[in-house]
Amino acid sequence: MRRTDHPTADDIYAAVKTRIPRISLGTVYRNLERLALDGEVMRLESGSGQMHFDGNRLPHPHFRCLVCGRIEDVPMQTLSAGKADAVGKVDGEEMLACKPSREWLREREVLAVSIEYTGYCPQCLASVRNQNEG
Amino acid sequence: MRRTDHPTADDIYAAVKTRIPRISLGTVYRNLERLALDGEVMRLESGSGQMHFDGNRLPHPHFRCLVCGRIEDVPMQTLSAGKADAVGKVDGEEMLACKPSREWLREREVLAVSIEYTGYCPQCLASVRNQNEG
DNA sequence: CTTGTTGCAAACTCTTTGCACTTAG
DNA sequence: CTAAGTGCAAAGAGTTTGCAACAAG
Repeated sequence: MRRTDHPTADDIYAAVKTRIPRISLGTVYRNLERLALDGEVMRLESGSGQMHFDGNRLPHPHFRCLVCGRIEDVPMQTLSAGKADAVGKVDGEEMLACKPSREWLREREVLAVSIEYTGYCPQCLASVRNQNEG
Repeated sequence: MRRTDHPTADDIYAAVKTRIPRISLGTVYRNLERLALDGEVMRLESGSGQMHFDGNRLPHPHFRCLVCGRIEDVPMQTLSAGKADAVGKVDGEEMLACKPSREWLREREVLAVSIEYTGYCPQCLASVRNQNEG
């Protein structure tokens, strides 16, 4: 829960194994599922096949690197005042702003929202650039 | 590409099979991957194990039903003017607004953003309610 | 002949499950 | 004893891949 790097089940398995050498991957999955059901952990089901887990239950945007698959948190900037398009700009600056219509919201129950940015992380961006130059 | 229901590979396989009976699932996957690489189709890798595909390349928010797994588009409401918190309210109304810090953006290349709402769709909401009442 | 695409089945990855065994009360 | 949790290995689901056959130029 203290980790902020959004580990996969396998990452957690490897980490726990150093303390409980005989633990099995099945047990890790079983306990992660329980924690997720209890709401103590969030599953990040997005992208790249493997599931990631996040001990931070507050909704917050993520960034996923298309090359290395790592998921990191996105640090947010506070806004002051301004105009906003549905998905576009606020205060003349590009940002993400999203507002479903009321009618649509009335007809269903929204339990969560997730925002995921995808692209190249600093490390992989560097190696992509090196490849293109070399 | 004309479909708006975000079909899975299997859905597409079933649909194509009515026209090309001998087509195989592998071929469907191969062509979907090519289309995705060419940017003619978007993979929606979010949730529930199966991948979904979307012929609409413009970034737009999705809603995924936790019960039936279907993915639908979210109709957006246009905003006029107002104040926005990082993730919170605009103009006193609850909405999603998200703006990564400049410094963070400078260090990486963001290629896409996705917004996914999850919850119960109208049909499944009805059956959930019936179950709770019965 | 060369190049690219396909059907088929096998392989692969990640996740879940069945079952006997262990642990805790 | 009972209930819950575990290791292990096998099963599952979805996706990818190797290969021979096929199609087009």
